[in-house]
Amino acid sequence: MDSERELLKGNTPTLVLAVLNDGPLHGYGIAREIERRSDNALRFKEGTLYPALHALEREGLVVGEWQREGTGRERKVYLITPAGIADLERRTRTWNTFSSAIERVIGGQTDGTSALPGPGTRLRPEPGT
Amino acid sequence: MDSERELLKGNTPTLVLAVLNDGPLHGYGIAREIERRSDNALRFKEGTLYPALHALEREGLVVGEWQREGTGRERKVYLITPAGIADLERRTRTWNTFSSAIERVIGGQTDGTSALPGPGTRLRPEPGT
DNA sequence: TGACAGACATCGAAATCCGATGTATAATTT
DNA sequence: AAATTATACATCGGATTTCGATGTCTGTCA
Repeated sequence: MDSERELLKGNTPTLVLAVLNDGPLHGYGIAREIERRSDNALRFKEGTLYPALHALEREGLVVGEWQREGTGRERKVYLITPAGIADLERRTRTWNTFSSAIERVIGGQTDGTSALPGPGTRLRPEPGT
Repeated sequence: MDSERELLKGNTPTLVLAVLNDGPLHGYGIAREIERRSDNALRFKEGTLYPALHALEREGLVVGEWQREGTGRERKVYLITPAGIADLERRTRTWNTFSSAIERVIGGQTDGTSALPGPGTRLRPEPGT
């Protein structure tokens, strides 16, 4: 529940760039799209999304322009830049490296198989001995 | 490079518990083991590891006991508890949910394929219009 | 009229990681 | 013998990130 919050850290820009890589969209729409693609597993809070978009804009990875689409309030539509595309590629590679490393460490067992030996048990040679 | 730092957030306890689930080990050995399993993709800094171990101990997910193994300095050997095993299972499930959600969003394209349309282009119907 | 959804924004609290720094012992190299 | 490296523990502060709370404004629907 709560740990998802921490897991998300560092991935927000990647997700935003990934969505924008498929076409321009405004902030609110980006949030909805990420929720849709992830089946609501990933939810973006507004306090997370808008600062992240501003940071991406500052770094030149996206550009935003205000648009009034006839009705409704004005929106700021964001567009990924070539630098943003390059950054997305780098970030995607980093994610792949990282997630496969995590999976190598945790193994992938969800079945709860465990030896649970008593204190003092040595299951493997200890480094430095 | 630097983004890996953020990606790690929230995963540290999971990795530590996963290693301890295969047998008791001391702090320094845990760090080495994680590096070994991940082929050095995941490196634990001491400023990260020791506070994490103390937190796990406070929460009753591991227990630590000082041991002097003949030679060398004293070590604190950690042992996963039943509560820790349960927590590891939960964390592993959370990771699987999370990582598959991320992958659904970013697609997985590393080839840099992009339409890069000009400003004002609408590639998909916008929500709320 | 009121409630709700769309749409933008900011601020501060909380959590996390890491670099720097420190202590100490054993092994290895010079 | 001296210096360096590796083992092994620990803490602190800075930087970063997320999110809850809060606020503004417009349009729609009952």
